[in-house]
Amino acid sequence: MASHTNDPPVATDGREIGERAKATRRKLLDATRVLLTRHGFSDVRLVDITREIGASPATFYQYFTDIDDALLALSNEVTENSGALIELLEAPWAEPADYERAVAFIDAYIAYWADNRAVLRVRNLKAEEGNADFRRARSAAQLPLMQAISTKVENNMAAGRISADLDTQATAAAVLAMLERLTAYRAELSARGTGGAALETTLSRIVFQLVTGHSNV
Amino acid sequence: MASHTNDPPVATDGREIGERAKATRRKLLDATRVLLTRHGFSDVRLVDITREIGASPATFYQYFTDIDDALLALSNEVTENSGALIELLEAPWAEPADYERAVAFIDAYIAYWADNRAVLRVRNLKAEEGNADFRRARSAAQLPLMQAISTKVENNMAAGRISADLDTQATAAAVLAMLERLTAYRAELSARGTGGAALETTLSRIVFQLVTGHSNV
DNA sequence: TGTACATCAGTGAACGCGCGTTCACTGATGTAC
DNA sequence: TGTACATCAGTGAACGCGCGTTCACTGATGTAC
Repeated sequence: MASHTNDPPVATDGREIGERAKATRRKLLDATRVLLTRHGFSDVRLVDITREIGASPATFYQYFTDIDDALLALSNEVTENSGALIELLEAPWAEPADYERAVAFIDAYIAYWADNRAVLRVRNLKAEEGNADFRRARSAAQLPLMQAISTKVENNMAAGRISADLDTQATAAAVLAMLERLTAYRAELSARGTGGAALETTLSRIVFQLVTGHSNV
Repeated sequence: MASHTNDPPVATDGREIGERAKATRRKLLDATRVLLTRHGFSDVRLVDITREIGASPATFYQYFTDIDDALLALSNEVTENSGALIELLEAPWAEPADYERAVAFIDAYIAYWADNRAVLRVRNLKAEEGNADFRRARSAAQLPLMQAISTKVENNMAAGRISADLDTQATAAAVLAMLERLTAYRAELSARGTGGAALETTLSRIVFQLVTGHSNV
């Protein structure tokens, strides 16, 4: 394990792999993703994955040591694709007019989760169960976001808009926790009459207030 | 499934069970909980559970149809034990001095998660994967809390402390989401220098502000 | 351009293990008189 | 209080299935000349 944290991918025997093999590896990862979305995590078997792409189970072992290894590779990919989110946090949130930036970030965050829900779910489960590799994957994704938000909080605190005895790291963590978890509630809230639009607006307002201290937008 | 949502427990063949059987069922549930905490969810096997209490795997089938059935029973138990949390939300949060109530609630919430982490984790996973029984279990636990918080937000909104164009349900959901998710980050935050005390204080302050509109405690 | 050879990629077929599951049974507990 | 019987609770032993895993192989692709 921990063998797929970087490019380029290598086969399990250590040699580098060509185009054809890369495509097969890709197909295996995509199939894993599909099965993870279609069924529950505990129903995804190694043989199902290879069946899905019409390959022999032996093929799987050319690229991954076991299912966890493939899940970890997916998790790391998902982390790598979070760069766009970080970029949306580069500009400062200071003036009330910066609210639009918060909205853009939150929209992107929700979309990111919608796209990667099944993988993120498993990554977080494994991380919370104590698996070191998945812990690292989760941290790699979250720390940059947390750092960026924490810095914003700090700046706004320095400007006197946020109470100085709040912990900036903890505040940033709270914001991220809220965003992350709420994406799981969306379906249920919708069913109970709180539509996606109301949720997004309220969420943006809350996040902007927590980070900047501006309550009246 | 869905057979263990209410007391008293019955055997899988339908008859009511006596004291001895009740104790065995209890032991099976406790063992499941222990294994869930000790290992990852996907490593918990039916035979492990019975091995843990020195019983035959056949015994398991007297009380549960399969592992999911036992997990669901545990989930429902955990829901039933959340009554204390609701009680902590009965008194109003309106005056700045009510902050202590928020702190008490948040402490209780954190403790509740610490005690039931392994079960709640699986419940949420299954719910998010679309399992109807676990969805129901999760809703049964969350809706009362959400309702109670939503009412508080409404009252404070009526008193003019909270912007009237926020959605009260969405705000309540945001608060709960934040609490729920942050419990998973605690270990990591501690490791990075943001101790439990700082986290709890910041969290309490944020929650109190979101619910009541009081920012200066 | 064509042929020979080397390396890369994929698999068929087999394996053994351990899991979930079943059922006829034995043993434990409760009850009637 | 003691005995006979009924019901409750637990299990030994067996089963078959499907999974993960392996390895010697075949086929596909690349390269040298």
